[in-house]
Amino acid sequence: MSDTSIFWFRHDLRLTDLPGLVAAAQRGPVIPVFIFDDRLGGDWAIGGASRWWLHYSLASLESSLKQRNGRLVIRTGDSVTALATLAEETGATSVFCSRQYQPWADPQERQLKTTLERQGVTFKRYPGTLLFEPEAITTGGGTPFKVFTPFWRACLKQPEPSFPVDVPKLQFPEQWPTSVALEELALRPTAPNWAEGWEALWRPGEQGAGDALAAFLQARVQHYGEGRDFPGEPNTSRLSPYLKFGEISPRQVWWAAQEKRRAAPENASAIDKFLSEIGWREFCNHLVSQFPAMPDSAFNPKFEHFPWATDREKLRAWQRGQTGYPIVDAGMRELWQTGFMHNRVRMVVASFLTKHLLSHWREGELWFWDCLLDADLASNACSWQWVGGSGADASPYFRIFNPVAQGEKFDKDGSYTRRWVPEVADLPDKYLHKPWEAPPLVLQSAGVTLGSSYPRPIVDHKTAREAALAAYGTLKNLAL
DNA sequence: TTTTGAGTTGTTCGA
DNA sequence: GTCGAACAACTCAAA
Repeated sequence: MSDTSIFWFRHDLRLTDLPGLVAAAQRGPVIPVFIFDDRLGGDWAIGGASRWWLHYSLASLESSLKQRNGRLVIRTGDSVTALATLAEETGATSVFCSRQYQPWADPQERQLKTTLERQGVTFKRYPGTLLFEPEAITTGGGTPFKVFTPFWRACLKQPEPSFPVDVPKLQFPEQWPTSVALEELALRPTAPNWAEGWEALWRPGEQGAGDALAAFLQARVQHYGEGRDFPGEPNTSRLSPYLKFGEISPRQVWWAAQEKRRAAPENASAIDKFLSEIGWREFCNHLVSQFPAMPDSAFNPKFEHFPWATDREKLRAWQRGQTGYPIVDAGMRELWQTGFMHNRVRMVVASFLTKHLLSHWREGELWFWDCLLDADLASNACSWQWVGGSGADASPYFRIFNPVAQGEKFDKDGSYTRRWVPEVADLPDKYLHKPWEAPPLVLQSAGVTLGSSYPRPIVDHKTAREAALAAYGTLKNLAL
């Protein structure tokens, strides 16, 4: 006796290590489904760069299924309605999926369960997009952790995440339900095509994810410890977009890293450092699942009274990489041109926006959401709040990154800055990160005219720093 | 309940 | 050039 099941793909666009897919396959034929609902999440509906990635990710999943004589059924609109309809059309008796942790996921899953059960269809969700379930990691008092270090220590005391499961042997139905063609979703930009050339930079999909992980563990992880801070050097994993769409699971990353540790114990500390970044992904997702307001309002309520400034022109200069601080502009242009930004530089530009410009962290959160291929609701929200000072375990407010010092420290040879800000590339290292201090002759021979070929700084560091400290001071005596 | 130790990523200043 | 201290209390987590 075999029953047809629907497997509902969301941010788990892979075939390996999907316990829900294994369970579905054990019952009989499986109908793999992706539902594109570009309204779910409101402000946090899928952003522009992520749409581009999603296109190729779905194409890749579609082709893996085809190789197994299957298909990917694509539908659009509200997922509950779409799944209920599909179950009725196909006679499927169960729907399986991997659990998601966005604030809207749980209510939607509950609604789906009720709707399906009324039709006599069962609904089951499986873990798969995190290492640990949020309910499993609590303090001694049963409350969620608000500080990373004890959180991660508690995670490491848990039984190890289960070993990744293989792709199950898949059977498919004899008759396929109708599907929207991937092209019809129009996920890629056309006019203008700002993603021109991105195909050469990234290889979305499960295969690309596995290759990226293997390449990182093979050749780069040993330099990760300190090397991760240098944006001009390729020492980071660049796994974030793959993890965001679930083309690789954190359990696969975890176990591959453990294997590397056994093979190369001398790299243990760099590997731990890398895994703790996966830990931050967990921490953020656990926090947002417990505090669903995190993407929209300050975790520390005092910050709802913070005197944020609104200067559209300065915000725009930041967005376009025209602040006059080369390391900031380099980061913002890398983001705009490639859909990605090195982690160190993310902190520098975020500190600049929230502290030098006193712009609300939500402005940065929204911009990153639209521009980043790896835009993850939880990581984005928590990281912006962390930098802005309002988040869990947040950066103290007096920690204001000096964009000149950061450039000189982490991009000493200027390779990163010169790549993204070519108009200052001919300046000597000494002035690369502070062109306004260069003598006129130096500027001239580097072909730099401040104010026309490259902007003067839109704010003065020292003045802006003092203003930020003063703004923070207004919160100090604030009674709640 | 109270106490205690600790907390991702920095900067500036003065010796 | 290098080093340590101050920055500012505050909240969290565990004993």
